[in-house]
Parts: sequence; structure tokens; C-alpha cells
Amino acid sequence: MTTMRALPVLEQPAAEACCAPLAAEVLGEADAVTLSRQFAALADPVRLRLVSLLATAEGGSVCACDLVEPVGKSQPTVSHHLKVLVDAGLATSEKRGRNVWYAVVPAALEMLRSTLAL
Amino acid sequence: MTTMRALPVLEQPAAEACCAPLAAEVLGEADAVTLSRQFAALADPVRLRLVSLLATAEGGSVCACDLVEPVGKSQPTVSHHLKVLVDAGLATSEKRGRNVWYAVVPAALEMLRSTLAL
DNA sequence: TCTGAATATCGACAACCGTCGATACGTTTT
DNA sequence: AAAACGTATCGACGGTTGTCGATATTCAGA
Repeated sequence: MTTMRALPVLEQPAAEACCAPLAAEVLGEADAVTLSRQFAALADPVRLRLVSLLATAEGGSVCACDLVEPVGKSQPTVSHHLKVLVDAGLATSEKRGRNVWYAVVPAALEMLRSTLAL
Repeated sequence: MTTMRALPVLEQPAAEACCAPLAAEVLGEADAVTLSRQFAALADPVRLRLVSLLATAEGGSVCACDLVEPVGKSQPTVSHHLKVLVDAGLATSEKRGRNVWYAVVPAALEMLRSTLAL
């Protein structure tokens, strides 16, 4: 019997549509907080490299075990950064066997991208 | 006697071209640091609103005196955030009379935007 | 030259963040 | 059942960041 997984997948706190381009109208207080959280997730060299590793991966997803060495940090640290990315809605995680596979959320990056439009 | 100031204007550290899209190739260590600094400048609600205020301004630039009230923080705090934006290369400052006018650097935002391309 | 206004800097404080080693948890393999 | 593996969590430490009040600095106008 294959282990039924009808996971609620742990709330999807982010990935909301958020806001218009910064140049379109003055950003409201609430939207500013939401947006800043997403940018904060990208405001670290390790996380940027992780996103890049995920984004360039064949098949779109990468085992966490293949992320520790290229990033050059300890396993707990990498795990921490991956969690930050997932919490920010920029990445997703899926458990396969005893590994966890991570992938970027293209829509989230695209959304961030749109806010920087002039 | 007026105290001579022939300041070197404090280096212009940022605004460099930096890097290819995150999805194009794996981001190098050095580029990751550079990029993360720019995103860090956007990783604060107050600074995002400042950028938005600058970007939506008629004429493209705004007097610092007109930024304090809309942002709802103290004058020193706003001054601090503006400095962060300038240091990151996302904004410029120009002194006119006894005021200082700030403006966004479109090329910098556009560059950041390009790194998020899929 | 003095006064007032606009901006930046300083010093301090609390909160947050990145990092690691140790450890706990869950899964596969033997 | 036990051992081994992959991942997440915990606790701690040092460094950074946002914020403010007080103060310094620069300039315009009287």
C-alpha cells in the first residue's frame, strides 16, 4: 500500500499577488511589508546561489543533499536557508523517500520581477 | 576659517553590471554577494516605500523634506534609509540649495529585474 | 553676522540574522 | 530490530540592522 499523502502541504503563506509596480502607484504600508519579506529572502548570497542552483537544474528540482556541497555551508545552515525560501513562497519542497527535493516557484519570481518594472 | 572639504565623495561602490539571470547559469560566489546587497536594500518596508515615492514622482526626483511625513518615521531614520539606497546604487542624491533631492536609478532597478528573469 | 531651517552623523538600544555543533526525527536498508 | 542515512530542529554565539533623541553641519535669508 502506497502511503496516502493528502497533505495540506503546510499552508502556503506567501505567493500572494501583492502589488503593482513600484513606479505605478505609491506602495501601501501593508504591501510594503509583504514585498520586503520576499526581497529579504533574496538578500543573502547563499540563498541567491540556492535559487540559482534550483532554477538552472534539469527537471526543475534538486535534492537537498546535492545543495550542501556546492554552497559550501554546513547542512543545518543550508536547511535553514531553504526553509526561508519556502516560507517566502519562492521555493517548494517535496519529500521523496528519505530525501527532500526543492524547486523554485516561477510565478513568485515573476511577480517580484514585475514590481521592479519601470 | 571655513574647514576645507575636498572629500573624494566616498567611492561609488555599486551600480555595477553584476550578473546574468539566476536561471541562466549558477551564480558565482562574488556575484551573489554583490546581488544580495542590492536586494538587501529593497528588503525593508520603509525603503520600498521610498523607492516607490521616488519612482512615481513627477519629474523623477523628490526633496528629502517631502519624504519624512509620508513614510511616518523620524527624520534621522529616513535619512538613514535614503543613504542605504544610495550606497546600494538604487538612488542618487543631489543637493539643491539647502535641500537634497533624491531620485531612483532606473538602470539599477532594471538590472535587478533582469536577474529574476526565467 | 546672526537666526532658522534642512540634512546628516553619532551613540545607544533592542531585535533580528547567519552560522555552527549537537541532536532529534523519519525512512530505508540490512 | 538494528544500523545507517538524510533532513530538520535546538541552543548558542557574534554580528548586523532599524530606530530614536541629541547633536553637528551646511546653507538661506534677515
